[in-house]
Amino acid sequence: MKSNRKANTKATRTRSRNPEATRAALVGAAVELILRQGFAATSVGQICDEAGVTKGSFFHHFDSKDAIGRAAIEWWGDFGTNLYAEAWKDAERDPLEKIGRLFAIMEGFTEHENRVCTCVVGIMSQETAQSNDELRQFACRELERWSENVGALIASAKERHCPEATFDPVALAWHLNALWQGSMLIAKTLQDPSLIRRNLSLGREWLAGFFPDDVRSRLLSSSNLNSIQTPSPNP
Amino acid sequence: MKSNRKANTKATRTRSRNPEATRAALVGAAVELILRQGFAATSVGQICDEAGVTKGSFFHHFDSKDAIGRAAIEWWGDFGTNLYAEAWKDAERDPLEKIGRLFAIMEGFTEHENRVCTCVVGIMSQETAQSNDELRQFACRELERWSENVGALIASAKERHCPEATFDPVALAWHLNALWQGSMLIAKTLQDPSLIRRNLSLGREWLAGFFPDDVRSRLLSSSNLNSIQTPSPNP
DNA sequence: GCGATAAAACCGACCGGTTGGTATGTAAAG
DNA sequence: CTTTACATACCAACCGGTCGGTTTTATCGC
Repeated sequence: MKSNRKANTKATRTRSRNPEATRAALVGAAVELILRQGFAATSVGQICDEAGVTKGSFFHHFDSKDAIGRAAIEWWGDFGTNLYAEAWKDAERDPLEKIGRLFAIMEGFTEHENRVCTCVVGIMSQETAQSNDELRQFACRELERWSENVGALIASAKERHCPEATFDPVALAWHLNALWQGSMLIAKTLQDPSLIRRNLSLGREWLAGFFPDDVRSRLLSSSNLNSIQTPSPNP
Repeated sequence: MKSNRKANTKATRTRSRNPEATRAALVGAAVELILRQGFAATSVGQICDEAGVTKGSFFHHFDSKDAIGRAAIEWWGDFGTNLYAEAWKDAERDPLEKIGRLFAIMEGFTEHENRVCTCVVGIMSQETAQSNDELRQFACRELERWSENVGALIASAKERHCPEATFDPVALAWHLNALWQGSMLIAKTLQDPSLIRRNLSLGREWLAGFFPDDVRSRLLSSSNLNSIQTPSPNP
């Protein structure tokens, strides 16, 4: 199980130090281990082994275990934002269509084989929200980032298609956030990723119901088949 | 922070052994601590302190830490089932009304002061689903119990009000399960229980949308104001 | 270009404390 | 007088974190 410490010495024989790469390796290992077994159950020794680095080096880059927890949350948040960015770029496109692409991306994310669909932010939230206020705030920030982005998307779709409607776009975004997090949690326990897809599909139809009949298809059309290929967090 | 070990020796001076009470105290302490700080972060020493029992006694009642984890999941599952039983008893009542009462109970559960609305099953799922198959199965069983019960309720409501409709009652139940779990998770991180109530309200309206207009009010009517008072898990 | 030098990157042994779990003893219950 | 329920003392393994030392790399006078 021990990883080979020579990962950065391969082929090119760089034989060089690379603090940024080391830091990235540590964060990557932490993300991987958190996804697999949770934060509390992961020791810094394990992170070091997985990253091919010693403990001395670890504590040179991070003050504490909590510190790498924060870094893992941030890394995951950025990873997700980049992933979703594909959906809301393109200023021309109809925001409803963008939301459809967002759903397609999420659906695509459930289809990685050999990798259960889980979320660092959800895991860290569950484990630390009540016992470590600093980590709680970091997780909170990422949850808010998601809901704000999706809320803004829904708001602009509303503005374009039914500005007179009374629903609250941000509230709908939080609803979807909870559905997404809860679906990942339950699918992990049932060992059945298809549950996420069914729930996302229901969520998509639910959201479409808030918009006029004639534009709903723009949200419902983009399937996950021709969707953007979602990258795996750690190659 | 140390609890007084004399909890069972108070006043009455029972001075007697009571294995069932000891076991219950241990499970109660475990549930409490899991809700507060998670399973991995909870040590058996802590559980013993909180229960006013020594370690020797703990390992007389439970083979391992995992064993009390299983007991905690089961206890919580039974606690929840008893809580919800209020909703689906009464064979006479319209099942749609029962579902309304179910929502009212869940909403009531978010309103305990000094106690964040969390779920042992959700916490254990998050922490152990991928690293401990036995605990995963226990959590799985409780999630299934919830969805089966709620699914049966929705199915009988469908049977009565719109047997020709095409929706899948069990799929809707899983959707609500995910919404419920995800809402508790996010509300804990945002430290804002009102998010759960907003999401439950949206969920209620969503579910009502599957039934004919003239009966929807039976699902939407029962508010959380006059609802059944939900007990706190550990008095 | 070139050494000199200091700072940054990294190593691995080590520390006190805590962990889940055990061995043994004792007292109450039946 | 045996069985069950609990207490006490203890253990090896592991935890997060420290520390002194070594190697690499960036900087700078020359």
